[in-house]
Amino acid sequence: MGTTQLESVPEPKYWHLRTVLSEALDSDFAVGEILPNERDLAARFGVARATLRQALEQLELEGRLQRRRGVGTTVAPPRTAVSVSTAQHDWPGAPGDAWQTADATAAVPPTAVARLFDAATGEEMHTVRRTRVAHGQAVAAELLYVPVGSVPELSAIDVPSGPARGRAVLRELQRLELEGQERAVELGSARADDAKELDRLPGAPVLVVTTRYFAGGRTAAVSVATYRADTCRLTFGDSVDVEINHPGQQRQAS
Amino acid sequence: MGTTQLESVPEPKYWHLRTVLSEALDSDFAVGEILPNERDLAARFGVARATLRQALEQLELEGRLQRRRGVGTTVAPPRTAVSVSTAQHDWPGAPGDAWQTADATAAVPPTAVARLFDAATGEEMHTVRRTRVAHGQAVAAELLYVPVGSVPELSAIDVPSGPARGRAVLRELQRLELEGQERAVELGSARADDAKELDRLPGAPVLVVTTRYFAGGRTAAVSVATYRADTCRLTFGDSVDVEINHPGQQRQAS
DNA sequence: CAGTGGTCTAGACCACCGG
DNA sequence: CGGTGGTCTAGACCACTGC
Repeated sequence: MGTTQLESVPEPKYWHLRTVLSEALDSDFAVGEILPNERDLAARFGVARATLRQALEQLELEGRLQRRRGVGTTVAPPRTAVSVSTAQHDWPGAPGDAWQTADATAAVPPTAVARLFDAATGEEMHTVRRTRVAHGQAVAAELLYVPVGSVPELSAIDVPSGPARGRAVLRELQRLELEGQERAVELGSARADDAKELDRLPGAPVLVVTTRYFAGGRTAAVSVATYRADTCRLTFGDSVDVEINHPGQQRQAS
Repeated sequence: MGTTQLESVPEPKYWHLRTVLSEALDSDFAVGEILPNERDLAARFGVARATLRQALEQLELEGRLQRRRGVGTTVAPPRTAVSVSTAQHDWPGAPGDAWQTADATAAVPPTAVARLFDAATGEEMHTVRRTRVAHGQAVAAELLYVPVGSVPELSAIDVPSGPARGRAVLRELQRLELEGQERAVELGSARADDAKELDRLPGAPVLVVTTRYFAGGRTAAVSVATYRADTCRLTFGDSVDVEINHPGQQRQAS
């Protein structure tokens, strides 16, 4: 097929397996269907279970499969498109921004985050935890860092830690004039707390979206959002919900 | 420390190893430094090599390490910021867009790409291969699909396959009025051809950036760009080159 | 409880790089 | 050539899910 010519140096078994399985998924399986268990599959293809697992790992990374301990391996639906840039010029927490405020405390941000603020040190900040849900599933966990100086009207003593305080911080942010924002996307692995929130194992691949919010000539807030890389496709701009990336169409099993 | 309390259910060895190694990288190693080989490291930590490798894999995924067969494992520099949205309203191939045109042929796009064009079928399209280089390293490979109908002035017979044809396609695109574009980012694994171009093994994690270009009321072109996920951080908006994501600062070894 | 995926081991061989 | 990371095996045990 196409460029699949004779290979003098054969590709790794797990890679070949991945391809074979991928084609099988396209043609013989329906979304949600359960695959045979790993031991059976490995035996069927004449490879060790570890090798079979390496192939499954690839397919899971590509969003084709979903594996759950104690349950089995199922065919994943197409990735859900998650809009990241709607309301390009809105603060987090603006009306209808798809995030649910979970909690807020005061904490010292990791140094990597602190470095995004101008002249930042070990300063304590408002730290708001939020969750994003799509199709009834948690797809992202966010930590929003807001220096106390950015929301001077809010006295930390007034509002105890908890969801109410998170909402208060967000409310105060809306009062500022947002001068711009700056986004970056990179690959990461879920830390223990995020993994739990996303119903994944620690180390699961995530897309880390870091956003700096500018106001008053400086960085007024920083958001670090981790999206499930296996189930999400981040869209920028006014996106239509079109499936991409999968080489073939999902078909119904006969 | 901090929340690292007693764990009734211990975390996996490889995850703990990842953390230990990560901290060691922060404090005891300089960028570019070579780590002890895997067999020695495994022995030193009293684990099987496979377990050690699982930890290294995590760190490589996070952009902390770089492994090269036959050479060794080195400490990776901070990810390079790669701007994805410069010239938000320019066609690909606009002056100074950081891409190098490599080649162009006529080919039928994969069905997943074809679906992004309105009413597309097995139609042949101009297919331009481009490469993006940053800091002397290939960081991304792109396939740009342009329906023949989008660039009517260009007769395929005129220009034989090759770089010249790629430049011709891009030149014709500039003549159209770009009405908008739509981007999506998702995780993928490098296909064999992309992997080769990016100097990685097949299956290496990549960030797939899919862009639809609109002109004349329809999709005039689609670009599928795969960025090395280990070494790149995609930036949107006018980004400054600030390091993020790494919990600690890179320090010089004593 | 049985069955699933997740972790871990000890060892072997291969592909690649550099001297 | 020796040393590196990459692949693969066969087996064991653990953690979780659902019945």
